[in-house]
Amino acid sequence: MIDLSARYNPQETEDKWLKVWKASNVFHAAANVKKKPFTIVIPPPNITGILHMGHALNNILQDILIRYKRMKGFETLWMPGTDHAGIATQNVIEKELAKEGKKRQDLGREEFLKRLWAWRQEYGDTIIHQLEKLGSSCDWSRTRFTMDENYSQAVKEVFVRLYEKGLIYRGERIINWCPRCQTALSDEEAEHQEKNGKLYHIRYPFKNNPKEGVIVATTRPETMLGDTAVAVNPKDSRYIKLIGRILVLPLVGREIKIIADDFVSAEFGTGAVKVTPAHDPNDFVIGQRHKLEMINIMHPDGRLNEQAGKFNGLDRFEGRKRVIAALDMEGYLVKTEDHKHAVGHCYRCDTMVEPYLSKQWFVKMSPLAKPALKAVKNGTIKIYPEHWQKVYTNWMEDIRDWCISRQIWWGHRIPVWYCVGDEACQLKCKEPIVSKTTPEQCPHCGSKNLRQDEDVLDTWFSSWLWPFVTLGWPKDNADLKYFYPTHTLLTASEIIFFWVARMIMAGYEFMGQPPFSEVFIHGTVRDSRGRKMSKSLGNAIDPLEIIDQYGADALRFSLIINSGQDIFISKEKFEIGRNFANKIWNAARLIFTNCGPALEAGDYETLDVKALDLPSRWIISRFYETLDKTSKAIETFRYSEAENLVQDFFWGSFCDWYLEFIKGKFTDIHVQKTALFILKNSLKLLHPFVPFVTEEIYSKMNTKDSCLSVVSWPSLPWPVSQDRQKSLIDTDAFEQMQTVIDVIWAIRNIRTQWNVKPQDSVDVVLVPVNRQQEQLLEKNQGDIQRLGKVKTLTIDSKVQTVKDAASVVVNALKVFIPLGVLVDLAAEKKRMSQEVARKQKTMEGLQTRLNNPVFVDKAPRDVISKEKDRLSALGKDVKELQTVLANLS
RNA sequence: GGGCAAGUAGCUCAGCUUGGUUAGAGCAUUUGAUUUACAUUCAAAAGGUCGAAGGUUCAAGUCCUUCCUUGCCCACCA
Repeated sequence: MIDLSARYNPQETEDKWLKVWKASNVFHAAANVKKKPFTIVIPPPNITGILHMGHALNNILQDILIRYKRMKGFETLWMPGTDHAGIATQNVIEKELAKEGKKRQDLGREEFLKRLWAWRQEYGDTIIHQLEKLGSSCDWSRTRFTMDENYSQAVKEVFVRLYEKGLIYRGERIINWCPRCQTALSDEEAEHQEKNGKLYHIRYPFKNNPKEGVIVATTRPETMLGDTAVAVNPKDSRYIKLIGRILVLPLVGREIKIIADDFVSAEFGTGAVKVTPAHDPNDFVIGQRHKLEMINIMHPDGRLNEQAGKFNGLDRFEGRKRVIAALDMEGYLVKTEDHKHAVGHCYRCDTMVEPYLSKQWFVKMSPLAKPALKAVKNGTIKIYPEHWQKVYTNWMEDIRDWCISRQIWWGHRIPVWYCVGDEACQLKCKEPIVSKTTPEQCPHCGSKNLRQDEDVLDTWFSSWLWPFVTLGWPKDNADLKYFYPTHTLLTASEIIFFWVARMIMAGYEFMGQPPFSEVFIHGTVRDSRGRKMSKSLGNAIDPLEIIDQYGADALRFSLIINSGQDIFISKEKFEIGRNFANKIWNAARLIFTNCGPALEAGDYETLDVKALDLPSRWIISRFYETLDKTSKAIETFRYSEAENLVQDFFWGSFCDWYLEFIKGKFTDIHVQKTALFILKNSLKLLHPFVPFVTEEIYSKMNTKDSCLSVVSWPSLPWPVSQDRQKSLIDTDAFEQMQTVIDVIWAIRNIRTQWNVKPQDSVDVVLVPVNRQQEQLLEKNQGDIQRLGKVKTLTIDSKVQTVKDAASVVVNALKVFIPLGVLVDLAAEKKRMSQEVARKQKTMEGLQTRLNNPVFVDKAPRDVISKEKDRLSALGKDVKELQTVLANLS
């Protein structure tokens, strides 16, 4: 006899199964030609990460899919791992150092990196353990890291290949510079935020007429210190005659020319633009067109430099204030206006980014984008929900080169060396040496005095290789052949450009194949007020706390069933999953305590369909119906719908109706077998959603399976054979059962209406409309009696009316409950009249429609006949109701 | 400035692809129930002019147009 506690205890169960899964290595995947592969690569969380709801959502979705596919018989690989997250991780360590009053430069590169690796050793897998607690069925034996040895090899390989193809180049450009992190960022890493700023109008005087001048407008007045021209539109009549004249830059005294450039729009501001080629991307381009001098006025840390004259050494924001004050004092500041504009911010530290001139490495993107764009456009790679396709293609079509060098230490060092050489050969050796291995000597002059590029690569320059490097690339091995291309990628919208798009490009470039065939973009987890969950807002719900309090299954189930486009969640919502897990537990408890003989015999795999009663045939049909719909929902990423389906089936049909029907009939071995059959198959169906509680119950079901995680998904009967289809999916059973349920519902309804005490029984008279219905009711008489708390149940088709009874008509079937004094006849009359009136109104509408010749002429036949059926059914009901009403006295 | 998405019950969402029953579910609410698998439970009730206005159609929550509101993404008008 199996004894279960009255409440499901998640903690115990989860610990147990995490150990079992690990010990038996059930999630390990290996190339297996007998099976089809199904591969997912995890979006690798940062090693600095601690599990938040976003991770939880992402990984639960992946786990549902991978568990489903595993049960469907695929050789499933879910590849786990972490990302070194260059800037983010370096920032963490730098903060630690700061507490000791040190900077990374105090330690030196080597020591600093040692410290980083030590940190990685100690804390880098925290997130991995947290992902395990969710129940994630990754192949943990394969856990990868973006700075593993082979990963470094791959990154170098990629760099060298792209360089040799001419797709990587070094150049001096205006890039996004974070003065706090002191590194270049890519365009994607600079997040634009709308800010209320000022637009300053400044007069630049003519050299030969200092009283007059040209007024320019700027949002960053301090950059005027680096101005080398003023530009106007060549067609702007106000300025045409001024082109070529010389101005004197206020505060600085530099003479600058008025130039004409099409970029300038006459409409904005004053129509004249100050040109600062070293501090603005547009000005840089103008500067190149007009061969202007580029004057850098800023230190890498954001302080103004010696080029700023008396402002030298001031922080950029302080410098701005002082420049404005000085301009104002000397009479050059004409006016100041409020101005809204978008300013870039560092995505890692939120510092305002500075457009900054520096020498960086870039990847030329448009050749890489071509096949990646095509793949999505022609459906080779599908992106769901579909509207994200457009976001992807828009970005791809307008792709810009990717700045990949970072002036930090944590990351893949750029595999480029420069010859420091001897004096004589300096000219020849300007070409950088790009190599997968550390070169011994300069190929040009033979000098052994080489210096490696100080910079490291953008984190995403390694992440974009994730789907194939984790499988062993650049080595061509069996895993890579078998598991690549992977199948589904599940991720959040934030990293479509950073990661998804670039992976597709890398897949085509280095593997000649797409990295995956479908991408599902899921929503963002928000709090109940719609705000993004974040530590700084203090609205974050810690998934680990939820696991402690409600269990991992509860976290999983609740999060997913609440998922729409975005997910709005508050703590109470997790009760949904906890309650459901407990419901499953208790259903099992009931079945185990009552189905001992069949359970011990282990004999409930197949059922003798002919021996089954209506509720059994019905629940089996409901199961297969649910199975079909749920499978389809999972495969089309409708996860919350899938959970609704299984919950509705298990709770709403199996527990609320079936188990209630069979109470008291457990002596029947067929009933025992059916209950066990449905329970067992339900556990399979539920397993991807709530793996722990289902494993635990399944383990008590006397099967030979080592664990539920690896058993087969229940199969649909209908492709097997027509016979089985007929017997298992019984559409008649749906209809018949509905009638029985309706009768019980009607009885319960009347009981509540007339305040019959729950402990009191009532008498009921049922008047069936035909012989079939009569038989149906007779067969299920016992159930109706028990569930409706009926003392005497009379089934008699000849009864016209019953005295002092409340009554309901369901599909022409009359239900009478003689309640004697309990019934207020007047009130009952009123209630029934209202019912008649309501039905008659619907009938009128139908009648009008059916009388409309245009409708009859144009509407499809089946619609018309359906409407006719409805009308006649209503007509019957009304007729019956009226008979009852007439006899009510 | 451009684009995308959403607006259905107090709340969170489904239904819209392919127009055709009385627009559904969960939570919350109200009423009642606890010797009986589960009060993390059960039974029942109440709650919606489907953001607004037009249009197409025999028929619109569903299709079209415009507008309003909210959220998100992109963007070098200084």
